[in-house]
Amino acid sequence: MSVLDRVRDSSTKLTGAERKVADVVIADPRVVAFGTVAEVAALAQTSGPSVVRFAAKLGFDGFVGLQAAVQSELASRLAPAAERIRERSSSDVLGRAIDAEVANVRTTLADIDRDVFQGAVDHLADRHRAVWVLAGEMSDGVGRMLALQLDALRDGVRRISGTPLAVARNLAEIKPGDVVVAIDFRRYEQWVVESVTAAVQAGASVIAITDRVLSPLAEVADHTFVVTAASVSPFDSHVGTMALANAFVAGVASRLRRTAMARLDVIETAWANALTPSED
Amino acid sequence: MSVLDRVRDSSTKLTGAERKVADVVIADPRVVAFGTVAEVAALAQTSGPSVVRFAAKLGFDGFVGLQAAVQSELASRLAPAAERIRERSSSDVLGRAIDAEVANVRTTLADIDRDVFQGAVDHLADRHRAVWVLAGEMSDGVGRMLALQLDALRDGVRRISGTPLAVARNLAEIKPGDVVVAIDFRRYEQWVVESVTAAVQAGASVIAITDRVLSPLAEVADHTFVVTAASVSPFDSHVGTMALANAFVAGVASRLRRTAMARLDVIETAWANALTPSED
DNA sequence: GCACGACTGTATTGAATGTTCCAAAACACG
DNA sequence: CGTGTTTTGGAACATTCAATACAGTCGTGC
Repeated sequence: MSVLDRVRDSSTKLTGAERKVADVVIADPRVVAFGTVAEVAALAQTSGPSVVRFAAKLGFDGFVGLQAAVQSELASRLAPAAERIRERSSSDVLGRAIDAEVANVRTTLADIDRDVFQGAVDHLADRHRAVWVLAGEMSDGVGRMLALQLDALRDGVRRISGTPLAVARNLAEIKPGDVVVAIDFRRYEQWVVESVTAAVQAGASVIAITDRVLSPLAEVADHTFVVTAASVSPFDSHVGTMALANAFVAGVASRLRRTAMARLDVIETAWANALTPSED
Repeated sequence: MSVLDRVRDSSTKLTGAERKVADVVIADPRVVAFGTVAEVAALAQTSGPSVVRFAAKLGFDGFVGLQAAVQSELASRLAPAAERIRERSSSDVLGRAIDAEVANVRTTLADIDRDVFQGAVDHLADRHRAVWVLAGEMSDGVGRMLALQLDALRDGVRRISGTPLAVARNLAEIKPGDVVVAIDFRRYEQWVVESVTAAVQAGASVIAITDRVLSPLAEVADHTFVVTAASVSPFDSHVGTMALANAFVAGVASRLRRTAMARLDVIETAWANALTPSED
């Protein structure tokens, strides 16, 4: 039974001063976990005895009892990821997946340099530059989603894929100043690296999304983003990649707020009218 | 300057007993934050004074100084999500993205009933059932990735997409007992819902991945998974969906360990030999 | 082999802090 | 307006716990 539950149960029986204590405890449990009776009382603008009476009314053995309960609730949230993974039985796929994927999102986004991110968003939001999205087979899904969403926000977004001939045809259209978003992992597919090199020679600037700083993509890229892809399955996780792609879209959307919203409205109404099978 | 940094700096000057304390402090800071000198000493299998001397050697004003430092480090990690979001400036896209996407992964995977998950994995790992993956336009990327990875683990995985004619042709092939994984969000595309209904009538069992329990997909599905898709951008986030898809793949992989690994090896060597452009 | 120094733990002390008691204030009701 | 009840906070009290003094032990160098 959580502290919050106990507060809810006893909420009708609480007096004015006790209620003020409850508010403080709920608003920021850290004060109870780390602080003293006096500190809680000060924050609640009441006195020590009221804090103790509050704890007793919830059924705890004084303030120390309440404090222990709050501490153990917070402690579980603080368990280091590594330890939690060890605690999980090897059959608990879901539990280990939570830890792994949360870590993927965290480290992928937290390790990003704000300036590099801003630079990439600036390029993607620049309507004078065409955007080309280029993804290896394994990351193709994320590439499609990124292209789809960017395309909804601005003109001139294209995805490069298909037969070598189709790829070559697309590459020929790249103009100086264009932006190429290249996504590729682990096994760097030849054609991705070759295409990016060709794009650079055509004067494009490259945003590389990859899994290692030393990837061949990173060498030619203007902006490099390293994704953490730890996984419980035999394949790389693209949860971090997806989170990064979303962040790009969010950045571009906020940059192009006015025009993008108008575009989205148009698309929205089109959706509402015709709900037909999508073309591939 | 973090506690960890101080430990590293002073690590050469630490005595045996102090080092044992350091190990405990680093392995689980919660003991210091919530506990007492005696508790830390017990865990480190040493005595109180050694703990106090350790704190002093790091430059803190006794154990209370160390404790305060550890507490404030943990406190920042514990800041309630709502508060952290408020703390972020509205321009800090990355910061808000971390909070939002981590929450998406957490709630999506944590809210899953273990039995329902096991049931779905059992179906997906059953080689007597063909698997059909069916995704709306917005979630198409995740659908492709799921199909691609499942296909690497087992036979009989197909993706349904394309023109109404192609979809109809695929639907005709569905046999009783087959599994249909349907992904769709918010705007339920007519053709997805219709296709799923048709599949059910053909005797297929359905795994629905959607954003609300009340979705039309959920009504006909045998296993329903609700994804949290909060986003900083104007579009739904599919980070949670992707995490869920990964979890499925991981579940199937561990279920088919023996045969799946052999398949993967074959694919692996094929990759190494021929790195040619992928077909769309 | 002995003396010195560094290290470590036990016992003690004193400060910080939770708890309880009680008187005053606020409130409700006749 | 007055009386009984509830609520509240100040102050005394009890307890926990960090800090320190000190003695024992181990290792080291002469």
